[in-house]
Amino acid sequence: MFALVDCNNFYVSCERVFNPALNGRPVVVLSNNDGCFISRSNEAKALGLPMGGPAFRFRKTLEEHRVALYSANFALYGDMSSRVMNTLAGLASTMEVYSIDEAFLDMTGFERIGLDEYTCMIRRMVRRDTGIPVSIGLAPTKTLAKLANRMAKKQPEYEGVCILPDREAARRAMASMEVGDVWGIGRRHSEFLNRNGVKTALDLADAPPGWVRKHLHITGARVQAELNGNSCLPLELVRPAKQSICTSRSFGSAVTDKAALGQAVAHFATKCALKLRGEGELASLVTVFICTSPFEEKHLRYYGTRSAALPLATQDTLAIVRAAEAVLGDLFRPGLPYKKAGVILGGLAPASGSELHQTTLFDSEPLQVQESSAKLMQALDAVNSRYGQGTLRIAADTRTGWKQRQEKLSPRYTTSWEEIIEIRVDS
DNA sequence: TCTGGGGTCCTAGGACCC
DNA sequence: TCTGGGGTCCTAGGACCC
Repeated sequence: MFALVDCNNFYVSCERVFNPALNGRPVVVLSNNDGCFISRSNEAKALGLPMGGPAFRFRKTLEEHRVALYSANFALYGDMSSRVMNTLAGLASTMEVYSIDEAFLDMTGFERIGLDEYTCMIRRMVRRDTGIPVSIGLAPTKTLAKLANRMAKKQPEYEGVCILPDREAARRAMASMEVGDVWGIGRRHSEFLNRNGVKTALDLADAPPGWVRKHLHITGARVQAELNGNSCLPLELVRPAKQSICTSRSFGSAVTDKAALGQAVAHFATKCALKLRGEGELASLVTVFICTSPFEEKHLRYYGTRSAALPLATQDTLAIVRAAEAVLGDLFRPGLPYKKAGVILGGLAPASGSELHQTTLFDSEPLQVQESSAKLMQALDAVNSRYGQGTLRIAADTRTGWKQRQEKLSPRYTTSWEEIIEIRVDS
């Protein structure tokens, strides 16, 4: 049996842990740039504020009901996530951290204690140790555990725990669930399925397998098999190495200036390089994109993207920033109101055992240069990890020409002494 | 009238997830 | 005025190989 543990309204719950006055009130957390709703309390959902809804369109509702607004505080959410995961890790033999707020646990062996009792205990332990409320679904496959989790969350009578022990229980649950709510069935596929008379999860389970394979491809065929109790998605115990690393942001107000765009790209490239070193990887491909708003008038719409191969795979901030700026030069069109830009690193390979790496035939960088680069990056990371990111940075990485909107940011309660001290002084 | 068979690699686009 | 960010996988088609 698989258990899926999912934190309720996770980002809102994180804010509530440190500000209990928010309990019982409608609360939403906004995406970067304070644009869209990305987490909503139950009270906010009841007001009809939709997931992903743009905040400016709901200003009236937000004001009338005095909805508490928060800018996304990922430093806080990431740290709270690791607390939840650490608690869960002590309660099951194996688990897969599936997302910032979800984990699958292998429940094999716990039948003897009683799955129901043990699952309720997990729920209490996470609440006690972290303050975060969770819902738990149990079933013989991951897809059914997802489905059970949804029932646990939506239907109060389950009190946060739903177990589908056998085929009959699973079929009853599937009959009551729309096919579009099944894990792995998105908007396009659910439209297609609905057009063809497949309305519920049970309809999908019972559809002809050949037809499902043909139209929903191999991923859809797996979903169907899993709904029928045939487990084909195993727990992934170790996170596979990333294939790409991306940093991108929307701008608070449009950027037209090439130099300002260059600052932003240098900043994103720097962040990518830092993540890359954190992963212990080297990159050999740098992609940059810049774009105007998709809601912009047609003649001002532009999405430019281009890649450059690095002659030598690297994790050096300077080399990556140089490559990104060169790409930006090819991409830039004057006179456009740019709203977003980003940098993506690809062609990743592990940095360890780097003596085995492909070098260039016409190697322009002798070994000493590579060594001094590694030392420089070590020094850079050491300084910034001690005194804060951005303490030591390249000159191009500045924010005089661009910024994002972030007006309702809560303190980083668990990762910044300075911000905790500020709270004390304030109160 | 008529032009093979068996592959790999790469990329773009679509679909999905949180 | 104001609409997020970061990923993965799959497929089809093109280009190439012998």
